[in-house]
Amino acid sequence: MAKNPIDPTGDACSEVDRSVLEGLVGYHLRRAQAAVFEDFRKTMAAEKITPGQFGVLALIGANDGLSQSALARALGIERSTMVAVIDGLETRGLVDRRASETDRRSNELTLTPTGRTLTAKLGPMVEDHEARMAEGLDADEKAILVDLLKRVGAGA
Amino acid sequence: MAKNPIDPTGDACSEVDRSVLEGLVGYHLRRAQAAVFEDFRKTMAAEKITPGQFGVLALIGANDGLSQSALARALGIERSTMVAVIDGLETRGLVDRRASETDRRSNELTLTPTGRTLTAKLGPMVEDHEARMAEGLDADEKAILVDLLKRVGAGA
DNA sequence: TATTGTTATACTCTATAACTATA
DNA sequence: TATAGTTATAGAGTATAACAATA
Repeated sequence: MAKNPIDPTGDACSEVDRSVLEGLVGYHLRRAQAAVFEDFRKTMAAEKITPGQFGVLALIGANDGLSQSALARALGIERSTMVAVIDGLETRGLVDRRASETDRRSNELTLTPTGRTLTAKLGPMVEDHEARMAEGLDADEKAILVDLLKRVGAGA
Repeated sequence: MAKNPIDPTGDACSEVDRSVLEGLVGYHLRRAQAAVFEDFRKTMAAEKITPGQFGVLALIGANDGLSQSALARALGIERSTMVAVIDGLETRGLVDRRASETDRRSNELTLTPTGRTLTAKLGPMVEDHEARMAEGLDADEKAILVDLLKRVGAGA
């Protein structure tokens, strides 16, 4: 039997002692995140939307006219990082930069009709993906997980 | 008051509606991972060790003579990716590649004395970091979090 | 045929520092 | 002075595809 080159759980690698990492939240966080990211990538392969891009689309959709800086702050990334993200979405005709009339330094972001349609289509796909990721968890456990994740590193 | 440019919890951005992302495990996973990674980076700034490098050192320390491929599988990354990681640690004199006598394709990895000393020093630092990250959680909650993380994406 | 290590290449996500135009 | 957007640059971290040596 050919060994799975990448084994999400790592259970097939019983020959290697990983007990030193077993208790580490950071380690399991990385493994879980990699697995979820990979599934998201596959789920959205046809739409060519990354998790980060989805967050941006979803937040613009829910906050029409949002500025790039506010969006970056809300997602916890630098505003300089946001530039390229918006560039990409704008080039694809999903997002519009509209010069603000009240503050000419700032751009008001909106979804184009195409962007709105795509974002609406993405919603159920993300739900499916999420359901797949949380397959082994019941609703209570999923809620607990989200709650615990929100509290991890909160006081750093 | 200048706003914190990057706000781990995002609580300071109440002007932005993030409810669309609130229920998503993937979103909270990414936020938590970013916060933990950042704290790890700061904690290990003096030692210049990344989370990935720590995992490699810890696993070699616990599995002397491990091959690069087995190590990559155990950590869930490609063996081609592992090459540069080991290159870096070997250049720094922390890890040794020893040609296997039984299988000449394969390298047996060992910690050098320096590597062993550093890895031993890193242990308590990682514990401190972990404690800081789980500050808001009691022991039970931390155990639950680890358990839930192990089950996320397991059946993907 | 399959596996180990390797190289070449590319992509995503992210940050910092410095610039410009506004405020 | 401070903020919004931008550019240039850099560095993790990762993958795929191909190759030689070996099993």
